[in-house]
Amino acid sequence: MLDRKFILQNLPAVKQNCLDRGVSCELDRLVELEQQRKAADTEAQEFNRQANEVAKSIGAVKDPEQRAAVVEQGRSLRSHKDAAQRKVDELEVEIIAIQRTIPNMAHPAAPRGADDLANCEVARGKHAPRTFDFPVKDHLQLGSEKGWIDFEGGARTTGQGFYFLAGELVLLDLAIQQMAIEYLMQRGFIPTITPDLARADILEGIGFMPRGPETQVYSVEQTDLCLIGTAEITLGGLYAGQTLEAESLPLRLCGISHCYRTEAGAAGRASRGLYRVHQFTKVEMFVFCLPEQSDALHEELRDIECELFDLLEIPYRVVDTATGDLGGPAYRKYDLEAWMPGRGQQGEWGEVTSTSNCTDYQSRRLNVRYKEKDVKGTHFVHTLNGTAFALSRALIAVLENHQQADGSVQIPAALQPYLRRTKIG
RNA sequence: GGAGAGAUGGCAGAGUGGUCUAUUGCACCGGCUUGCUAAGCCGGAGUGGGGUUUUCCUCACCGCAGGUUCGAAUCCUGUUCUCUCCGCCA
Repeated sequence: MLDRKFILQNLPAVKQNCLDRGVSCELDRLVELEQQRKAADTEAQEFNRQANEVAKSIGAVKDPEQRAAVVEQGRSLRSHKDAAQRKVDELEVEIIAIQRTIPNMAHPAAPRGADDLANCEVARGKHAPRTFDFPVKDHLQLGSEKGWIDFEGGARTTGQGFYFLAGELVLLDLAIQQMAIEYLMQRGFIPTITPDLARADILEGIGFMPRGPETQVYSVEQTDLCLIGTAEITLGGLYAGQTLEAESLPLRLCGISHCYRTEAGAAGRASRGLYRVHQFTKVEMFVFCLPEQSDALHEELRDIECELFDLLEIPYRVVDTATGDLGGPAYRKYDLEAWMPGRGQQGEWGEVTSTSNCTDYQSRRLNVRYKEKDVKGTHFVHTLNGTAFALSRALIAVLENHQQADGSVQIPAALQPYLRRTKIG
């Protein structure tokens, strides 16, 4: 959510940003409603001030008749105030509804464009795509041959899009998680395991829309809880309503959680096997920081993602996401796309991580502030998030890139200490 | 899951419907006084919104959310967290 004053003072820039992002917002309506709200608010405040004055004076009035008259006056002022306040509240609801639809401003260097076609490749990983001297299998073939991935079993217990991981692939999954956590701890991240559910208002604060027909979010009946689609939600919500000390920033957290996505409207999209599933495990990074730190930290998160995939010896490219593809909260976003030899006809790039600088967009909604010692006032922190590993897609990349002619999979050196094997299968 | 007790400013801690502003102490900041130190005296100090424009004014905030009342830290309802006890469980 953008600051309301900022919107009013920078209306042309905000409008242009909506155009860049392909979002239509009722900005003129917001301006008009805000004017009305301010007028009603001033009125309500004035009635309230008078009513307070009268109420304070009543204690001193001893004569019963006079007292009754003053009480009546107070009652009347209070009801005028209530009427004006109701108007304020109604307008406020309408304004907030519009305000929440306005996307974050975009980084000046973010590519302008309507969709992912405008995304801009900015870097490549250390490792180039392999040339295979045998027929390449995709992860599903490898997985079903070795009994590692069972979608039929997942469908029987749970439904389409769910799966069991089995056998040595479980060890690979856990090894990747451990490697990531160990690496992140050395980089100053506090490791956590977060709840897999969160309240709907936290999801909304992070920028998800938990209700509605298009929602990507599973809700739990008869509660206000939702299954999280990423630990960004729980990590970002961790300090909702809190004021952090400036010296404690930047605060780097990482968290393991399960992630649940309905993938509404995704049916039919190219998404074989583990690529698009309803549940997966993720190691997520999240940072709370001072405004002047967020650009540099965004580069840091991107570097970490690159290094982690370099450690897995997987080819990837880094993409600077175009304005039309940023979503609501991001100011700038980088995606890593790993080479997946089994995807499409002769291999394709597939998104494996994403890191966003959300500036103060989430912290304003969640009310996460910071305070500097000996300085009056508080400000909103900046928040950033980034994927260390989405295990489902990381597994695709490892299996397909490191497969051998016999269907076994070579384990990259960096994972071997955690897996205690040089290959699986 | 059940019963009880509690939550007040950076900290401690008073405040059971109105008396000028949430008492007081510690810590903090400024000033004054004192031959050092210690102490003393005076004053200031939180967060958020609105107005005014450099000086203030005003409103809201006593875990959170509602309610009663002309008026709520105080009364009522719900809720969260903490502590004690009981039950259950991994």
